[in-house]
Formats: sequence, structure tokens, C-alpha cells
Amino acid sequence: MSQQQDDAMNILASDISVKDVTCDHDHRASCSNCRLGSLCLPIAVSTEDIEQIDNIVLRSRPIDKGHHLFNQGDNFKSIFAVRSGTIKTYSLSPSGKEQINGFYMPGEIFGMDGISDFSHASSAVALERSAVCEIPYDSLGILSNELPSLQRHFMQLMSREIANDQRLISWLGKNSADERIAALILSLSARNVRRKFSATEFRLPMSRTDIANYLGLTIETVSRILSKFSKQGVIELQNKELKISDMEKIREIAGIK
Amino acid sequence: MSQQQDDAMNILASDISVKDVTCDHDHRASCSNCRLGSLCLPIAVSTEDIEQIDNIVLRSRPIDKGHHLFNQGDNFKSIFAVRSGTIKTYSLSPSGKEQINGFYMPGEIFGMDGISDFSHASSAVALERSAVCEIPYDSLGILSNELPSLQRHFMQLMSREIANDQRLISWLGKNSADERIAALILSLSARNVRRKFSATEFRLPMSRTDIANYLGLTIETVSRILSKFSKQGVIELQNKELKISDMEKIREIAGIK
DNA sequence: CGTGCGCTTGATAATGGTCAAGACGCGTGG
DNA sequence: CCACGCGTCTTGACCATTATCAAGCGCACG
Repeated sequence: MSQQQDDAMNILASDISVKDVTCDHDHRASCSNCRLGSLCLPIAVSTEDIEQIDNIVLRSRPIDKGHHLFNQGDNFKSIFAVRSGTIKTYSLSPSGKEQINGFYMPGEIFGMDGISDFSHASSAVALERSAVCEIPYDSLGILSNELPSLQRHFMQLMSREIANDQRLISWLGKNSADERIAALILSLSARNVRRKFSATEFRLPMSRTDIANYLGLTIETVSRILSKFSKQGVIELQNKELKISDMEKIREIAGIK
Repeated sequence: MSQQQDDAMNILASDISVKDVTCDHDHRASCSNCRLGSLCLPIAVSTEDIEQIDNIVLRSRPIDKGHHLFNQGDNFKSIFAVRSGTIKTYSLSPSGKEQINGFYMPGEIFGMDGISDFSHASSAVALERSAVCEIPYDSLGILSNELPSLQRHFMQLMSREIANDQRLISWLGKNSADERIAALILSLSARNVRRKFSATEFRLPMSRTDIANYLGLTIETVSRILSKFSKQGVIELQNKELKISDMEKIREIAGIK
């Protein structure tokens, strides 16, 4: 049963991180004192090794809402880690429709889909004022030769992303709208907890349109179901401020039928 | 437009390979003379390097239909490449339902979801008599230190799997049953072509139940749609033997609305 | 020669999409 | 400070698609 709940909570997580702590917009911090450190970085890496990694990481100044980090088709140079805020990745189908691939929150890594053919398969945009670390792939490759544990860590990150994506694939085909939305709420909650924030009260960083697109639903259905959850007393929602009133119930809804 | 068609064809491919040639059940062949060689192996690897790889690869005797290569939860030791036949990977939800993650055909690599936590996230079973190569992950790691191009190749394989999975995620949420089935047929066709077999006539290696499970549909819907396609004259189907009679039409059906 | 499994087909029901109207919230400019 | 306008969200009525339930076919195998 608790296994079931964990699954439901994590299924939409795009969760490729190990641990998590809160973090701010400061773009001068180094890896060794970043409050997210243990998350992005291999656990087994020694302090001296961290300094080497530190040297190759580029820390951006904050990115404003709506601004892009990269666009589909851009040359691939770096992978990114979120320091603060929320990043959405999406791709455009040939007919021009937007398809959201994932939402990334502090400590999570994105951009790995560009490695295979040296070009980004998706675009990345900030949903709110955000900060990221940029890790040039070339430097990473060179450094990996010296630090086998770093290489192993990245293989693990990618493997976890694969396992997660595949779980999501089997999930999306088979689950009702209620289940999808409940699972997304639990995923956001769980990711909040890892950052030492409230499990039950937080702000939805994305629009209803984004939620609908991500979950493969229409905006009307999303709206209706959120209203239904409110009426049933499992959540309270005004605008984007969400409070989970009945965690057990929402786990039950998200749970496998 | 041709871009669109390519997308539809590849979207369900689990396609992490580069090139492809046909291959047989012989389990004694070495990597250097395997007819699938250029597919599993990095293109940039020299002949001497291939011999080193050859030494770490274990070639299994054929696996009978229904037999498992590994089970969900097993210790992760190796990744696998299909030599012949078809392998299905699936996971069991906590409630015991089977969820198919992918079908793997000759030259394709599977098992990479186990790297992250040293335990297989899925089970792998042969859908027909099949042969695979087993690549122990430990040896691969050691060898990667000596052959940077091998390491790069594996990062690319994994990245491609991520990009593919993510395309599939956005896809599954939003497409009709007709589109899903047409896309699966095109995917099988395209993979057949890469193995130098017919684009239009082949055998469906999996049951209707498997197709339904994989695509997130019911078996009845799959059956009905295949019948409909037959009546419309876009395919001919008896049992598992499939012939695509109107490739243009099926591309149109699979194509983005 | 049954028995069972995989598949097909039909009737009916439920889920979610589509179309349409209106409410709410937020930023801008008067 | 208020009014306007636009974009986002909600709600309702109706419809399309697919699931569910049920029956029956056909082939493989004991």
C-alpha cells in the first residue's frame, strides 16, 4: 500500500534527483556551498572533486518568466540544473502544436535529450523567475575521464530518467483524468517536501493550459476536475494557491484502481 | 510533410539504434562479424577496439518463447542487445497489472532502466524464439575508461531513449485509437525495413492483448480498428500476418490531425 | 472430440472532448 | 482610484470516442 502511494506520488515527478534542500536565486554561490549540492552532485564525490566540477559550472543570472534557455533545434552544448523557480520543456509537433515534456523544479536536471544528436529535441522556458546552473557537456566529458564516479553518476541520472519516462508512458495510456490530476498534485507535493517546504500548501507554478497539455487533457476537463475535488473537500484552491485538505483521499484517487 | 511521416513512423519505435542489418540465431558469432554490428556498436570504434568489446559480450543460446531474461527487482548486472526475435519489457503495478514498456527487435538495446538503482525496473520476456547479447555493465564501465568513444556512444544511446520516450509521452496522451494503431504498424514496418525486410508484409510478433496494453487501449478496440482498417482496404490481416496495402493512407491516419 | 484461449463482433454506458457563454483577475491608461 | 479590456478560468449542454459487458467463432492441443 505504501508502495502504491509512493508510485502514485512519483510517477509524474521527472524525478532524477537524489536528495534535496531549498535554494535561492543567488547566482554567485559555488557548488560546494550550494544548498542544493547533494542533489545535483554525485554523493560519492570528494570535496576536492567538487571544486573541479565547480570550475566548469556556469551560473546564470535569474531568468525572467517566459524567457527561453534554449530552443528546439538549437545546438546542444550543455545540460542544466534548476536552482530556483520552475522550467518547462516542450516540443512543437510538425503541425505546430505544443507538447509539454516536463516541469523541472529546483535540484532537477534537464536538457539530456540533446546529447544524442548534438541538437536540443525540446525547448526550455521559465514559468516564473528562475535560476539555473549550466554544465557544458564537453567539460563534463573531459572531467568524467578523470572522475569515474562522476561518469557513473550521470549514467544513473539518465537511467533514472528513462525508467521514469517509461513508467509515465504506461501510465498515461491507461489512467483516467481524475487519476492523472491527483497524481500531478501528489508529484508537486512530494517535490515540495524534498525541498523542505509544505506537503499540503503550495502554488501551482503552471497554468491550467499547461497542466492540460502535459496530462493529455483539455483545459475544460482540468478545470472541472479541480472544481470537483474542491467540492468534495479534498483540496482547496483559489487561483494557483493549492491546499491539500485530505491527503489520504487524494492518494486513493491517484492510486491504481 | 515527410517530416511528419517520419515522426509518425518513429514515434513508437523504442528506436535507439543507428543502422541495421539482418541477423540470425547463431550464438557463436563475434561482434566483429555479427551482421548487426554497426548497429549496437559505436560507428567510430576501430577494429581493434571492437575485439576488446567482443571479449566482454556474452552470447546466449536461443531463448524460447515465454522465457524471461530478467525479472523486475532482479539485481542489475547487464544490458542486452537483441540478435533475433522480439523481446517485450513490462512492469507490474503494485496491484499486479502488467504494463508493457516496449518491444525490442534485432539490433535494439534494452535493460538500461536498471542502471540507476542496481535493480531492474522491468521484466523482459521473449515473444518468440529469440537470441540476445548480454553486456555486463561492470566490464562496460571499465572498458569505457579506456575507450572514451564507447562511453560517448552509450550516453548517446541513453539520450536517444530519453528523447524517444518523451516524444511518446506527449503522444500517448493526445492521440486517438486509430492513430495509435496506425503508428504502431508504421513503427514495425520501419524497423523491418532497417533490417532489410519488407516494409509492407510482416508478422505481428505480439498478441492483440499486448498491443492493447502497450497502446493503452482495450483488446476489443484494437480488434475493431484492425477490422476497420481491413474493410477500408488499408491493410490485409489474417491472424498475425500483416500486409500494408495502402501505405499512404496509413501514414495519413497516423499523421498529426 | 471436447476444452480453452485468443480473437471478433454487437449493444450499451461512461468518460472526456467540443462548442459556447460568462465570470474573474490583472495590468494599463484615463 | 476606477474603468476597460484581455487573457485565464469556470461552467453548462451536447456529442464522439472508447470502455464495458456479453456472446460466439475458430484454431491449437490434450
